[in-house]
Amino acid sequence: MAGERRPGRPRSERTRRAILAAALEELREHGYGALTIEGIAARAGAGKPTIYRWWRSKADIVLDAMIDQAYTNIPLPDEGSFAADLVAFLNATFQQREQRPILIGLMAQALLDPVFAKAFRDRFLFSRRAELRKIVERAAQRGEVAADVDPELLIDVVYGVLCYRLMLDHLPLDEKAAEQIAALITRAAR
Amino acid sequence: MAGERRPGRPRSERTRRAILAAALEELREHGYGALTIEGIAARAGAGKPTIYRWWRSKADIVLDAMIDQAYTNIPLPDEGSFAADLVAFLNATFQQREQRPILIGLMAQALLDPVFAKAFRDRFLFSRRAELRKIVERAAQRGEVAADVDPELLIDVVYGVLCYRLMLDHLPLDEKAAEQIAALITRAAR
Amino acid sequence: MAGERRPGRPRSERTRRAILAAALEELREHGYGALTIEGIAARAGAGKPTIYRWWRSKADIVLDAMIDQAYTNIPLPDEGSFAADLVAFLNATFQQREQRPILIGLMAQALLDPVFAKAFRDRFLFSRRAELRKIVERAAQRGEVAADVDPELLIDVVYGVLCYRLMLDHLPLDEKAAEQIAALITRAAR
Amino acid sequence: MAGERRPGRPRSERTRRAILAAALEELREHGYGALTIEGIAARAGAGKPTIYRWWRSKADIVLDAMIDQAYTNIPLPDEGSFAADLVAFLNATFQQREQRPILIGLMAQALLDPVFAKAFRDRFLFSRRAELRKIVERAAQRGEVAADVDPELLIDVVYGVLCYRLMLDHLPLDEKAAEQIAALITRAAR
DNA sequence: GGTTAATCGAGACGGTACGTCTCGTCTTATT
DNA sequence: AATAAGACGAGACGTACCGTCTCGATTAACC
Repeated sequence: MAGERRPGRPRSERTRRAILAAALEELREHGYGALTIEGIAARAGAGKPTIYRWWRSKADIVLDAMIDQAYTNIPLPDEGSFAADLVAFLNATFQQREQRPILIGLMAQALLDPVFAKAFRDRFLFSRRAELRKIVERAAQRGEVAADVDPELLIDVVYGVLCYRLMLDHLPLDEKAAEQIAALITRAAR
Repeated sequence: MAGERRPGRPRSERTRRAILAAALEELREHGYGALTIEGIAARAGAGKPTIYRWWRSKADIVLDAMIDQAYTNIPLPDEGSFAADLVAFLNATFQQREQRPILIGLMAQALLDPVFAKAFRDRFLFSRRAELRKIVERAAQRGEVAADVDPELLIDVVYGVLCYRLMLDHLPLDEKAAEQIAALITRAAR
Repeated sequence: MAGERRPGRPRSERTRRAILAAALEELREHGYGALTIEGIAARAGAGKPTIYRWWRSKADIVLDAMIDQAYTNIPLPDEGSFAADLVAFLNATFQQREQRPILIGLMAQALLDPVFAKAFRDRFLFSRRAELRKIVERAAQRGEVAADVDPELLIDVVYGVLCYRLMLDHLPLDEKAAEQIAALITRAAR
Repeated sequence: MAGERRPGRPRSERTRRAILAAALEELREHGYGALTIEGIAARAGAGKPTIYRWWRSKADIVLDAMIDQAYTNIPLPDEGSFAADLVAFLNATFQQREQRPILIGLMAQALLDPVFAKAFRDRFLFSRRAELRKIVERAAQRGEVAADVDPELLIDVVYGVLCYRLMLDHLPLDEKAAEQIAALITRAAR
């Protein structure tokens, strides 16, 4: 049964939310690199053991916090063509400005910590890939994707460029970039 | 004149090398996340202030150490076609196994620290991009790259996929991947 | 109420004692000049922050440790005369051999650090002066101290000679010295 | 022979003086506790090895610097009586305000370092004691000192009170103190 | 309505590494 | 041979967080 209750005082939903909110605020103000469990606990008015009881690391907290935000999902209306769908998707993704510092922190953590990398993949990135996969599948039904093209590789290319530019910051991720990337992908899919 | 000598005891080249070597050994044994300046100093038989005199952070040390290694340059013999050149380049890149943990650490650091990101870009990644750019230019001379294709975007795509898979580790970077990526790039370049 | 409890884990009395004991042992073995907070922490099996949480400097630790020792109080039985009382007091003081290196360290620190000097005065030296003051008052009741003699100056003289000889070590602080000093003081008090 | 010349560049008197002056200036500005060899060298425009070649420690430098100053000698005109001589001597001593921080530092060092204590005694304090001894001897010739009074103890008492009050700073060293101390000493000497 | 048990806050604890400071020694070229 | 300059190995400094612990207080379900 899902409704089973354990004895004792139940977990405080109020505290859980305060911790996630505090983490995001600290991140916004000081950046991911300056995040500390102590700082989060202090801002949330929570005890450190409370945090350690429920999360393994600061990355896990931030991941939870990001997933808790509803706006992570991107609507995917059919724009009529693969290229148009891609441009719409990329622009929607690029416009989530406040996610950028969060994402960068989690990417760094995933690089350093394979255990967190798995959680990051399973709980966040794979759902993002699934969105893009829908677009590719829609394009395949329209006949815009050749049979010998691996959809997973197309997805890797899109997110790869995003990831690479987030890290290097040598070229912008703007509307022009969206169109360029979309053009390249559609060309490669033919 | 560039050859002017500053007064005082000159910097010890011996110590410099010992520190870079110690950093790589520590990294190999314990991973980038467990790297400490104290550990490097101890292993190198150097004092901590000596390290701080010459490097700003452990990432700077590792970057210097990696650049010092001669084998970072990849030979680029003309394989006759864009696809063959790309496959050769990618396989040569993938085979540098021992660079992988180093690269992952530096990428994480670049994500967290914009100042280091600039150094990483200027002193390492741009020279890597230049290699790939030569291949693209060769292909353009052969007529394998359409005029309206931005070579920089092609380079971003290649390194983007590499970077993304290094981070996620959801798909391997092996010979099959090299061929798939090369096929996609050549197709997109047409 | 004084008995109120502050929230949080209470201070560990066990650790407090371990630190004070470790400080005295280190001092005994290596001398005050070679005392280090790190050494005390290591010997006590405590963390450095624990020490800094409760003490401002190594001198404060040593002062606490010395005061904690019960044997710092000197019994003052009435020997019948001012001179006899003084001789008894001085001999008792001189015989506390193991206090000497401690005292010397604290005196040095008091010279260098006015803030510590105040603590040293208020928490240790003034109680020592009070003991001697009792002897002087007893002598005054016996009529052995002239009305125009300032008892505080008499006390300063006694401790001054002690302090000066501890520093210079040009003359011993033995039974003969005790008698000489007592004779001089009684003569001066008349 | 005193006129012997050793080969090589002779010691720079200019540098020696610069170092002693720099030590006193640093001491005046930041206090003895904050004195560092590096700071002295930097201010003197000298190299650290030059300092270490000629002095064993910063205390030795300061001792040299203080002795170099001519004004350390106190004139001892005959005031006609032991008490008057003492008052004059004490007031002259008390008025050397700028010597106080120097003296305090050297006293602290002497407490911590027996090797320096010997140098301090032999090169500075014994000459001070000699001055006071002259006054006592003058008083003895006048019949103001009883035969069974040890002049050395009288000297110890005077310097002991000075030393003790310098350390504790619980009572001032002013004209009133000079008279009180002189009165006590003359009384004790009778 | 009292008991029980898990949670909460607070904060002290043993640790580790940080980045800095100063030490006393060394290695240069210069004087 | 002595100097200035300054790099070096060494090691303690005082601080920041870590992740764990011990408290008393709180909060619900259960008896």
